[in-house]
Amino acid sequence: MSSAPASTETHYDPAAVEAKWQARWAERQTNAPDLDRAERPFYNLMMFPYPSAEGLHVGNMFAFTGADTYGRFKRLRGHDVFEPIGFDAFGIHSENYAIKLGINPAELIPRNIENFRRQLVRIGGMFDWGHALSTIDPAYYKWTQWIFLQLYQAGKAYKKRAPVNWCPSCKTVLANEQVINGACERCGTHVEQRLLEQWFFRISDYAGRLLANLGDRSKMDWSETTTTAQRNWIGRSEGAEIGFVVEGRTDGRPDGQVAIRVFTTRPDTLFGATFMVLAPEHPLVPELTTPEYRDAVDEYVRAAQAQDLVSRKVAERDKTGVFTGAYARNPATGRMIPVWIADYVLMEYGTGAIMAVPAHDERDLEFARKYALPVVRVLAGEDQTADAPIEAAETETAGYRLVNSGEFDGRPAEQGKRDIIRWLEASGHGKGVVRYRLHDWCISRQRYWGPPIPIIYCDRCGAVPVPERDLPVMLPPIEDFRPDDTGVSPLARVKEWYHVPCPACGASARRETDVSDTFLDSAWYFLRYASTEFDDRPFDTARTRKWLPVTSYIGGNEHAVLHLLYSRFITMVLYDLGHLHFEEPFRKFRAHGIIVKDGAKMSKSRGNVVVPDEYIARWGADTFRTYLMFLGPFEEGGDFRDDGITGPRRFLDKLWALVGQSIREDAVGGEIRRDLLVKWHQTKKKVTQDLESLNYNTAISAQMELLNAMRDANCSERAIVEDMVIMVAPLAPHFAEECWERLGHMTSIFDADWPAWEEALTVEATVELAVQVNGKTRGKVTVRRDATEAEVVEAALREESIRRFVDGKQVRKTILVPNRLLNLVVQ
RNA sequence: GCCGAAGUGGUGGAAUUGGUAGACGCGCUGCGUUCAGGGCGCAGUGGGCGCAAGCCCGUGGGGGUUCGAGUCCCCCCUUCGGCACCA
Repeated sequence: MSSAPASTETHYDPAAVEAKWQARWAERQTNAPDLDRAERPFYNLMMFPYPSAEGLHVGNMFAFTGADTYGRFKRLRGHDVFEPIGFDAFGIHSENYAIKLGINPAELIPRNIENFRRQLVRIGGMFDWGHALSTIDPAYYKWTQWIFLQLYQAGKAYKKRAPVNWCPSCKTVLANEQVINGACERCGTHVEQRLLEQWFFRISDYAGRLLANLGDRSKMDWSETTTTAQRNWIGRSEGAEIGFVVEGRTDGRPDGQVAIRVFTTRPDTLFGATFMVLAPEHPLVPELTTPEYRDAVDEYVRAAQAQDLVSRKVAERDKTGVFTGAYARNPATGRMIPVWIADYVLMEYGTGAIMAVPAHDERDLEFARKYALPVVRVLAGEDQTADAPIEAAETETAGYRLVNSGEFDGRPAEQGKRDIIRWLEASGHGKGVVRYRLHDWCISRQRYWGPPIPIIYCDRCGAVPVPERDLPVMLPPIEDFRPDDTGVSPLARVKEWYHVPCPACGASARRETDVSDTFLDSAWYFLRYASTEFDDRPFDTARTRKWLPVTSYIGGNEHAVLHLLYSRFITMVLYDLGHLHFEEPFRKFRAHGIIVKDGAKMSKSRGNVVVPDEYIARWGADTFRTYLMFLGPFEEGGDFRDDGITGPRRFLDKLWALVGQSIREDAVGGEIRRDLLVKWHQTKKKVTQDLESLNYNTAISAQMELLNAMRDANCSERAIVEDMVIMVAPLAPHFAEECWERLGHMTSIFDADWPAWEEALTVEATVELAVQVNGKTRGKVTVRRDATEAEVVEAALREESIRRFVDGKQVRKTILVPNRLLNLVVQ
């Protein structure tokens, strides 16, 4: 292969250089590590894209470049880096786009994938294309179905009729996570409530473990913003479950048989519970309701069901409710309190019933005021008496003591919680419990574009899992893939696919027509990459032991609670089932920032979307990569400004010219000025540390400083120039390869050794100290490194600019920060 | 409302974690190169006062701790993300 034609010693032509090296990497398999014999495996993962028709946008490029730069850096440091990529190609987003264009996704999506592949090559990613995967490939979703079956057989997948979020526009069920402010995450349509048979995964069983591992640094080194988001999402609450026995029943059964169980985080307020509220769907409602209230209750329950799940959860709505006619006994006060139903109590959280303490809960107070229910203060602040009127709900515990609470009076609220739980347990009225906000994961979708759930329904045998040997259940080709509003997937219309013999008894049976959630596809893709060549197992044991868990995962924080939590859950289940040797899939996770344009998030509606292809065509992939990494801290993102890209381009141009100069002058082994020598070693140290911590912007500015110093000194010493080329390689890989070749090297620069620095050479023999008088900087003084305080003071007092502020005054104190600063305190 | 992140020149952003605020880049100004444009090179560039040496002010606002605060503490304001009738 000839060298790039249009480049010269002083001028560099990115298009030619980049095409040359992309071709050579492919030809020489530069980016394909030996997955079986690698000695220092480093699994460098980034979030695989969903192949939209628009192609990769700048945000994707930013994320991939940051992750790729890290992988290339690790490779130069001697690791065997496996950097795979794939396509998250099933799902509603892809399908909706196909519907919009009227093109079958089976035809459209592969075209998008090809475009993505081209862009990913063009940006210079160190991808091992031999292990690329796509979730729509039957060889992949066969194992997605296999995972479903593993969970099903372990009792972790179940079907139930449930009120679900239904998007009338996408005509499908949505997970709670896909409902944003009452609207569909995809299309913005207002979400309704429907009762449908749905498949769920029991992720809530794992809430405690998922939460506990977040704090375990030996398993998870993650961005704190991400772990915090997961913690909040899992939502642990400590409290008590308390039984309130219903008495005075009217249906002829003896008293004391039915207890309403409530969950509260405030057992300290038990004495203040003056009424109870059940969710309208609560199973006890029909049984408790007395005849004279039956009509009103039925009416209210019907109205509540007609409403969607989401708008019901808007806190600003007026409280409504009805009395059931029933009473239950507050176990603490012994008083009978009325039982109401109201839609502000949700069946899905806690027990679906609450004890209402209006004095110390805003919602309960609002309800009590509306329906004239009693309000009893049971906590008093420091200056309050037990009968101080309640103006607004007093929800604090700090500084509050129990009042009107019998034997517990006078105890601090926090202690009251513990003591009342102890009393509940001793008296059999309740117990301390922990609850989580996390709900089970609804994984079924009444859509076309996903992996069919591998279940067959037989009139005789019931739900029968598809035997493993029959996987994959192929997604059949279908002419009209659009969903209708029957609540049933379009797959039900494919008769020859739908009707199938029962695997157990052979009788005629029907397939499950729902497909699984895209998030299931992406919850295990990282397990597949290292084993893509095996078609008889989802992940090979030896490969998995060698490469997993993932060494480094870099991605967007928009997936902090969806993808990242589901991946952890699936991994944990597979671990429990003995399929994996680790419980947590991502040893290290770093969330990158977001690229904005003109201070606003890029979006089509704002019209500020940056199309990367144009920039790459104009400036080259290396310059584009370097600019993206330079415009701000990687973990914070930054503002994409058109004129900023010239800086990195000039930097590469100047470095190119310096390489040319070094070759021309054959500058080997010359004398290096001491200050330049120090700068060189300092830069090696700083760049190494900054790349390791993903501070790419400062790593680049350090390299620019060294380049400026070289030019100022008119130095082109080969040893320094080669180090500079290696240090820029993670950012500008094609450029670095070409320079490396020009410098006479025959092998890839990524097989070179990362520059080492000598610690002793990172410091100058003399240092310049700032001299302050009373904390104000008044001058500078140059002394030998590690000079004593007496020496520095003496040198400082020799300076005229310092003496001016000191003469005639008494130096009362001196403070020396070695090699940094001297402060003279005078009076 | 709750949780999280952040407010530094004209601008994107640095700041050894309590020690010379503004590195590096963009832009701008002047000079040089050039028929011209671009490009490139050199010098300058936080604000104010000053011929100058230099002085004063300065990291969203207000207070505090300290010899010393962009950094730590308290109060307030603003912006951006996430969650939100979770009992």
